[in-house]
Amino acid sequence: MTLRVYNVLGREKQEFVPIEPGRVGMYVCGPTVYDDSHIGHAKTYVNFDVIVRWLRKSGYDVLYVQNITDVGHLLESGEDRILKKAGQLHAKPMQIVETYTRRYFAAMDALGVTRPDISPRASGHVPEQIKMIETLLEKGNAYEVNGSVYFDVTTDPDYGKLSNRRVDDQESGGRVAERGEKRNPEDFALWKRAEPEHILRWESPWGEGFPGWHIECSAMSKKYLGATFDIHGGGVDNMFPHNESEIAQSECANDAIFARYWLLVGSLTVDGVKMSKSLGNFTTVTDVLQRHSPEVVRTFVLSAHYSNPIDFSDDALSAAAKGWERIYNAVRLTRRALNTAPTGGDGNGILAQLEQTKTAFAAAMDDDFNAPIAIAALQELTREVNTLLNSGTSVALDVVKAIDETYTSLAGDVLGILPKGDQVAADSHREDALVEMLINMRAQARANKNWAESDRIRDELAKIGIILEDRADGTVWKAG
RNA sequence: GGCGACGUGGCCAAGUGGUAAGGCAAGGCUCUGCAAAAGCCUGAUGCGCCGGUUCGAAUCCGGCCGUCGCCUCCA
Repeated sequence: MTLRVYNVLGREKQEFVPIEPGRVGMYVCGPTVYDDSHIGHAKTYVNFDVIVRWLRKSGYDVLYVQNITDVGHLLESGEDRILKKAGQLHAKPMQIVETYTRRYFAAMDALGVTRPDISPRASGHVPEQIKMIETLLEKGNAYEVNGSVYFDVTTDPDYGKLSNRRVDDQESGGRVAERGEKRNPEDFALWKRAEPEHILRWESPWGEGFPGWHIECSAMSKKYLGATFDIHGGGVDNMFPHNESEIAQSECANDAIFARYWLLVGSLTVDGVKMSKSLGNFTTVTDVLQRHSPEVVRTFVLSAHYSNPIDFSDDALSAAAKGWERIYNAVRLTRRALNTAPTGGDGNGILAQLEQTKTAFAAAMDDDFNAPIAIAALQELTREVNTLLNSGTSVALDVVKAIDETYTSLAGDVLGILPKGDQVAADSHREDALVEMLINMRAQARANKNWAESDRIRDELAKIGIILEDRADGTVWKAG
């Protein structure tokens, strides 16, 4: 089975062939840490999380690098986002950086997003950035003006190859690009002179200043993955100018192809409009997780192909939750059967279905990480599992184990939509015992056909979030 | 104005040449004391519109309409 990916560079689906067999170097543009992560970030990093998980499941040794932008990312007004926030809170810039970096990781951890192998910070790689800028100056791709250095886009004939933007035909149209001290309106900053009030500043051959936004990714990806690496990821909204600039800088400085495969994630929208800080239409990850489990949020994100946009709403989350519950109920049913299944028994018929599911799942993921189809394969399996486990036949232990392993591997390891192991709280045994006691009391009432009493117990438990289900083999419960 | 993406049943969403996956919602049924859960059945002669290519198109080509993204900070 070969993996095929849609390469934005060239706009076609291609067979994935890593530079070095069995190894994948992957760089994904990370967040600028000046505020809390919202669900739009969640989509991007859950999508790449599943991509990394699948690559690893497929046997690749993946080195996953994702930067933390903590300097140089300016607002339209020219203010540094970090400095602005620091000013508002009367804090040191690096306090802001620390705070929101930690919160970013906390949010991603909560979503079950595997941490990158390396999370380099821009501020920690200023020497590397300066060195690359010096190279670009030496090669004539950049020029210095008043302590700032700009990249001259006219020196790179390939400039625009990712976004299909030619420098020539940018002019017409409504927006008049700002030229300022730049030679061409499209030129972008590699290094900016620091004004006196700008406290995030470093020494450089051009005086005190700070690096431009794009150069960090070029410098850090080179440091950790080499001049040429396999996969570069990010959100489509950064294709231009950020990704385009990265390519230009890196390929001019290194005389080598930058990233071989470009995978860009579609944006998350609200009422059809992109969720963003500036529009104020965002919901933080923390807020969403108060209403929906991480697994449901992931299921929602994975319900559309990574490259497509997805519209966020409570209704959409609820629909995803229902679909997820159907799968998870079957997993629960399976794990419950694990305790009671006999060594010898029936149910072998489903083994073929398990193989079919694995094959369909792998084919889906190998086809540009098509998670929606992978989930559909799990849904179809779920129908079979429910039918078997509710049929009353005595299913053999190794069959139940095989079902559980399939779910654990595909839904758990790859998609990350099964809750992690048994996180049994200290009190939970006591809770178990209390619920069991109430179930027994209710069973007594039911035996006496005292429906009023039995329904009262069920209703009272439902009020505190405990759902009872009467099955042929007894009553089971789950925390809603 | 330029560069892109998208438009599939009530909603979400796969499908890129061979006769429309999957989920949610809805209705009917089975099971159940009831409920929940689960299962079964029902649903697009049709894939924005108009042309064209083809034995055959949601899928390819052309035109049009609409929505969104980027071009200015954003994942």
